[in-house]
Amino acid sequence: MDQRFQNLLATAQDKCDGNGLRLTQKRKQVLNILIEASSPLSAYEIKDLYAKQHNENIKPMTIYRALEFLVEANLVHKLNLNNKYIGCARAKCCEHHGYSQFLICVRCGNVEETNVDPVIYEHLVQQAQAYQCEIVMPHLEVACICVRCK
Amino acid sequence: MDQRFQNLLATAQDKCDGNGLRLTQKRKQVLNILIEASSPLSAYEIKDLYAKQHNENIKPMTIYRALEFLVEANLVHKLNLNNKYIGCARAKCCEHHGYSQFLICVRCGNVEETNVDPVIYEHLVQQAQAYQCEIVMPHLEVACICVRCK
DNA sequence: CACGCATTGTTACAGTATAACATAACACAA
DNA sequence: TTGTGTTATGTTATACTGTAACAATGCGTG
Ligand SMILES: [Zn+2]
Ligand SMILES: [Zn+2]
Ligand SMILES: [Zn+2]
Ligand SMILES: [Zn+2]
Repeated sequence: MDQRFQNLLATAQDKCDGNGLRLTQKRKQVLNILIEASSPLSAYEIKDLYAKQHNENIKPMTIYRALEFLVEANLVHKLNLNNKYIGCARAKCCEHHGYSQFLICVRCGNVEETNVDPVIYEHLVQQAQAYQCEIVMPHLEVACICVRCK
Repeated sequence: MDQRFQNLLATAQDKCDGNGLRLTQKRKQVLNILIEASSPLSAYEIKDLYAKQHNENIKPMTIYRALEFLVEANLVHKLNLNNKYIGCARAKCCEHHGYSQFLICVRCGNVEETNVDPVIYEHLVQQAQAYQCEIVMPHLEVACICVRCK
């Protein structure tokens, strides 16, 4: 396996250990698949890759459980725009995961994860206040066309 | 039927006529259900309501086709956050439908549709440029907790 | 009317996600 | 260590969401 993947996994392990979360084997295997893919995968694409890599069938329920944990731990994000899951691009650099913004290419599916611009965040909060809403915002998804697809 | 719904439907009809789009009976019936609901519905919730209102079973395919048309015509929006559809809150007031922003309550599902703040839009465009991405952005979805659910 | 095109009908199926209950692994205290 | 409660995993079944493919119908235009 690529050294970079090893580092990401090790960092993820540390993050979980430090927060009392259990990054079990199944969860780590699912995370590994997403990190290696480096582009979003559907739950059933993960299922198929798992079956190939481990030469062992795995049930959807198991995948969804692992994903639920990983999303909760901010190691993986669920993209609603295309209904896929992606390994966090910032697992290595950010101890405290803030609000993310995803530029999602509607043609090739490539994704760039960045921080939500503070100016944008402030404007969103203000607008929400006009409706007396409190922003929860796990993240922001922006549809775009990437440089390779133009 | 409520007078306001009548007006919304009439406006929708005018918009379609003016753009060479055919707002057929089935499409209008689906739009009507969404307008009356005033909160997001899943495709199969629409199916059930249709069956009740018209005392007639309707196939999913038919619903999805109507929704595809209505979304294309900007009379209905698809919310990716909760995988539901909502009648456009601005069908009456806006001839040219710009970028929308939705404040979606993660507790009760209530939705507020507004315009995307120009400042936010400009920042998004600039950030996208850093990745040489071109923003497509049909809309922005922001998870929040509404005033009634706090 | 005849033709082309858009819409709708119909069947079958693919893809996504969760409920419910059983079993196994683990943490921790007696 | 052994019991005990908790968390994780296994297993089966089922609900929910969405589309492919082809047939039939309607509609506007020459
Ligand atoms: Zn992240
Ligand atoms: Zn692309
Ligand atoms: Zn709208
Ligand atoms: Zn609410």
